[in-house]
Amino acid sequence: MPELPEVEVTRLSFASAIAGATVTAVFLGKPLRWPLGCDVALLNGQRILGVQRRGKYLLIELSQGYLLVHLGMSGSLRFAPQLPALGVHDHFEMHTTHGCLRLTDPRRFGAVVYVSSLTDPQATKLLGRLGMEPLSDAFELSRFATGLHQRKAAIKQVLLAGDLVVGVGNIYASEALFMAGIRPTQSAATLSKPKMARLHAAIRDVLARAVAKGGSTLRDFSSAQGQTGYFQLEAMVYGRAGLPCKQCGAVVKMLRQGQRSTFYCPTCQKH
DNA sequence: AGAAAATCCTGGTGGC
DNA sequence: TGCCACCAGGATTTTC
Repeated sequence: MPELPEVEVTRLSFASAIAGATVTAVFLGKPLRWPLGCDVALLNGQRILGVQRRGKYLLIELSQGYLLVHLGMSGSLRFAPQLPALGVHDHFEMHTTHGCLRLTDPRRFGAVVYVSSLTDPQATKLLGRLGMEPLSDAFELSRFATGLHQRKAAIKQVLLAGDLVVGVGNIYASEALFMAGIRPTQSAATLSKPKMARLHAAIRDVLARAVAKGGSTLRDFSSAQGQTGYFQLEAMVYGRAGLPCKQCGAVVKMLRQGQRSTFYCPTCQKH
């Protein structure tokens, strides 16, 4: 399940290598979440200017427009001069003068969408409601606190919603709340000032560390069949229900919030 | 109106 | 061995 760190590690793995390349051919496999939104002929001959990231979207900047790439929950990208023959789960491939970019996505929750600009309706629809970038300077404690104050839902679900701060998926939400010592069920609006500050720092910290860990495996990214180093960062609570808390030894608990599993330590995380 | 909750899509995994 | 419930991210739909 690629969350922000995995998407960023993926971006770092090919952004500089693909920059400046020219698209020579595009192959489409089975339908993804959304249609490409343009004829592949429109992409041929375009120059790739760079690759940015917004939330969990990769923005491949072309001479005319952008390709928005989302990895969904099972997608991964590979970029190499040569790739093996297409497999059953390869649903997008773009040949360029610098190499071949391929999206492999068994569950096809991912997408590659062409938009003519970042202000066109389709781009606005996908990117318009995204919250602050947690690793950027724009993620200020004051803005985070203001947003939390107007949300009555459980803090875990506010983090997951992505309209206040992006990129915190199910796993890192549990981890960040553990780091900050906050019970996932507490209403966001009722968090004390110190808790908000701890959570703000914890989100930055856990995501930045995950990017750094993923980055440590970047060297063998292409030979590692697209592994992103996702499991490099050991979880403190996620997936550890019934096991002792690594910090205090109490039994880690699991609960359901909005059809999603949440993990927490009842001793370390208080209301 | 706006926030919150439910639903849907897909295929790999694990339990039985 | 095969069946089937379960899980996941996020847009969309429904409910409150």
